[in-house]
Amino acid sequence: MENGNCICTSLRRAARFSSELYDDALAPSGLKVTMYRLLKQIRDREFESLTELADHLDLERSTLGRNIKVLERRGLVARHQGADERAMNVELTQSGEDALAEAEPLWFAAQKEMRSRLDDSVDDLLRLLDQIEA
Amino acid sequence: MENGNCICTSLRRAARFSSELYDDALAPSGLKVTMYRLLKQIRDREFESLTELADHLDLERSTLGRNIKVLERRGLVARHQGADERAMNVELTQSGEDALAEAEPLWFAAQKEMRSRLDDSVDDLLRLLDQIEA
DNA sequence: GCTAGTCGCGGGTATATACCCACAATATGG
DNA sequence: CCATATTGTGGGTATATACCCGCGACTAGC
Repeated sequence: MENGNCICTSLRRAARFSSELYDDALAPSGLKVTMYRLLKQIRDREFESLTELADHLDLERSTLGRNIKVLERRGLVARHQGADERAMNVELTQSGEDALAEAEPLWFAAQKEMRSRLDDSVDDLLRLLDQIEA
Repeated sequence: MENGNCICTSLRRAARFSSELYDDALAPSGLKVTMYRLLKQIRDREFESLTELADHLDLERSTLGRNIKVLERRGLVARHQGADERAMNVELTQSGEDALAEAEPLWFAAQKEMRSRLDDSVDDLLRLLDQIEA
């Protein structure tokens, strides 16, 4: 509970805690919450390039590239050359689809636990978090 | 703004944004917000061991050890053997004191910027973040 | 159509973070 | 006092994250 009233420190700490909560919930699927999130985006959306996806997620390109490489090493996604020879297409493998399908109800349970901790103030929290990114 | 409504993802994103804000503000001091926070704790509190400090900060022991090693490499803290030959004492060097003194007003400015973004809902946010760690 | 700029990406480096395991020092139970 | 448990750290490994730089691919101005 000690944070010297530093808002940033409190946010970082809450992010650590909640990551642990979600990661634990997702563990049976072999995914962590970052991987889950990324797989879901790759499955459900069309992107021209990693750059575009990175912008969408507010992540650095190089960070996204490394995160995707983790998924690739685990055989959850595969990369192909896109139309443009610079751009990279990424698609879920069957393993990736399976892991994601297994993870979805687990994610939902974590989300529910989080909601209960927040005592139905989830929308307030999300609104405040959005304000930070102004 | 896209997060699939995942509370954890929103928290992680907000932590990234706010870290960037504080890190930028603190840049002239050569510190990042994690280092600032850690230096302040080391200066202002007495700890028997790294383990105790790690508990206090809700950080893994090994994480704290590595974070402190960064401060040590930069000459901001020095380690000595404690009474117990297992335990490690850490103290700020003069460089550490100076950097921290330089950083304090910069931290305050970041904090103020954050408060303004949150439109005086800071206490609400901190209360919600605490609830997550229940 | 060549030159110059822009775009997409990876790699190097650094920090922050966690987990597990091993080792050394201390405390504890008989 | 010795065997055992506990405590305090560090190192190995992995992920998440960012910054900077360079290279190869495309595009636009002329």
